[in-house]
Parts: sequence; structure tokens; C-alpha cells
Amino acid sequence: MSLPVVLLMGPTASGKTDLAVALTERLPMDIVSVDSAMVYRGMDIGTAKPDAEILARAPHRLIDILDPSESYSAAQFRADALREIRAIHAAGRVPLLVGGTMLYFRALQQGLAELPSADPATRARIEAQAATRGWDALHARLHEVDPVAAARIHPNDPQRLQRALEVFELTGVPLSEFLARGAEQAFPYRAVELVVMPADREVLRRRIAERFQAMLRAGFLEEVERLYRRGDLSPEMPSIRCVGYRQAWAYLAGEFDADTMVERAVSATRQLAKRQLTWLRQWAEARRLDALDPFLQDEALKFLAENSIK
RNA sequence: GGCCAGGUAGCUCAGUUGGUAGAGCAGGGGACUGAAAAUCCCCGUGUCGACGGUUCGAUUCCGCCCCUGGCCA
Repeated sequence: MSLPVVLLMGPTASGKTDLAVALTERLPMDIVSVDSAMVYRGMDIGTAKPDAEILARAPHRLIDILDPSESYSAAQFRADALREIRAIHAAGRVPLLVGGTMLYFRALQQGLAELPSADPATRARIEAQAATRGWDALHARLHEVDPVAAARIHPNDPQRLQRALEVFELTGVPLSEFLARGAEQAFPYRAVELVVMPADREVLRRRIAERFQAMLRAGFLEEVERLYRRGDLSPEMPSIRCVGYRQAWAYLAGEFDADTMVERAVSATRQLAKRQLTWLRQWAEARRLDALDPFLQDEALKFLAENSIK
């Protein structure tokens, strides 16, 4: 029987962190964060990162590992997470992976093709071409070198278009060819999957709005202002594109007023939750728990016990 | 009280020289392989403020009323 890894997934504002912390207090588990925003240092309030007191009680691995000027990736996450999982198992404990970045969960469980990593110079060159000739022309070019990828990637999707062209330019091999070879590495563990979310979507929407107000009271704008004042960060970076930070950044840049900022930040968060819910439907076999269930912890513990984690 | 401008989708508005209307945003569904809290695709029936009139037909023209701004008293 392979070693267990517990996966705790859920949309933003569903109460994943609280549940995870509570579970580590009752079981020999260590938390690994699965969150593309919490990796950034200095981005605490807006990412709903647990505070210092909670982190002291329940350490989270893979948070605060990058400066906001850096970027992360699904592949990097997979490597980091596998390393942390091994370390936790070696200590005789059970890894508890908690988060809402669904691509990371999937990359971890299903593996990734052996693609080249991002290359800033190539990306810059492709972007320059797009600026002069337009993305349509680049889509046409992709169609020549990789018709399979071109058929799948919409001409209006610059991010994926750029990536597909980048892979080809770097290797001379079409992206679709790499993908067809498949992901060789399997997930050598027994996945115990849990999904937490409010059963009622409206509840989630309300929690998102309330939580953003709480973030503002906790000094979210001051946090973004500190990043803004550094001078070396820009709205194109993955860190500043994060929900809430992007809108607060635009507000600080004078693009719209405070009310508009709040409204847009809340909407962006709801849209994020919607996309997360779309992903979550793929984990049909995962055990679903209602975030509002007063016996949530007991339900989770019971489920884990059923899977011989106690 | 008078004059002017408006009252059209949850919001902001466009439009119909009379044949019952469409954008953006919001919202919903979906996709997703090194940026993923990203990026992208699909989805628009609503007493066109109310009531009358003219008309084969009115959201559109006319009358009257109501409401909201602004200006003048």
C-alpha cells in the first residue's frame, strides 16, 4: 500500500485553511500550501494567508518562497510539492495539501509533459512580433508549425499562443507533439481527496464580499502601497495580477475611485471562485463537505479515519 | 410653479426615419500542461415609466400623468 497524501481543495473563501489547521491539531499531518498567490512574500492580507500566530502552530510549506518580482509555475510547484511530500513522509507524518490552485493539484496528480521552461527572451520576441503583426498572424504561423495546437488554441488567447510558439522555437518540436507523448511521471501516492465549499453559491458570494471588507480593515491597501512604492513591480507580473492586488494597484495608479476598486475586486474574486468550481467538478470522486456544516471537522476526521488516517 | 434634459436588460447606456431592441459591465456555463488569483470561449425577452389617442401595427408620433436630474422663479 502506497503512502497517503491528503488533498484538501476548495474555492477561495471556503474555509480551507481553518479546517486544515484544525486537522493538524488532531492528526500527525503537515500542511503544504497549493496556492499560486501565497508563494509571494509581502502579500499576506490580500492572499488571506494565515497570520504568524497560526503559522507558528501549523506551519505551511510553499508559502513565502518568492519575491513578488519573480514568477512561479505549475512545473516548479510540482517539483517543490513532491520534495515536501517526501520530507513529510520521511518524518513519519502525513502530508496535507491545501489550496485552491487547481492546475497545481492536477499537475501534481497527473504529471506534466517534458516541456522546456519559460524563456523570457523568446517570449519578448514573440510579443514584439504580436505588436507589429498582430496575434492573428502568429496564430496563422502556429497553424503552419503545429496545426493540432492551433486548432485547440483560440486566436484571441495570447498567453497560450505565445507558449505554443515558444515551445516550438525553443525545441523545433511542436507543443502538441510533446503533449502526445504524455506525462511519464505518475503520482506514487494514495490520494485522499476532500473538497470544502458552501453548498449554496450565494453564501460563497457573500463571504467573498465580507472578506474583502475585512481585508481593507486589516490594512490591505497599505500592503499594496508598499509593493507599489518599490518601483520595480508592474501590473504585468503574475504577483500583481493576483485578484485584489490588480484592482488595488489600478486604484493607486489613479485609474478609478475607491468604490469602483472594491466592486471590481469583489467581482474578480467571485469570478475566480467560479473558475475554481468549474475545475472542482472534475474531482467528482472527491468527498465533498459543506463549509457551513457545524460538524465539518468531525466529518473530515471521520472521512480521514475511513481512509486509515488517524 | 415654469423651462430643459432624461426615464430601454441587475447597472451604465445605444437604437428603432412606426414592423415589439443591442453593447459594455455584472451574472451563468465551459476550456485549461512551466503566468493559472492567469488567459480565453459560449450564453441577452426586457410590461423599451403609466394611461389614453392616431395607425393594419406604437418602445418609436401626439396628448396627459408620474418619476429623476439641471436651470429659472
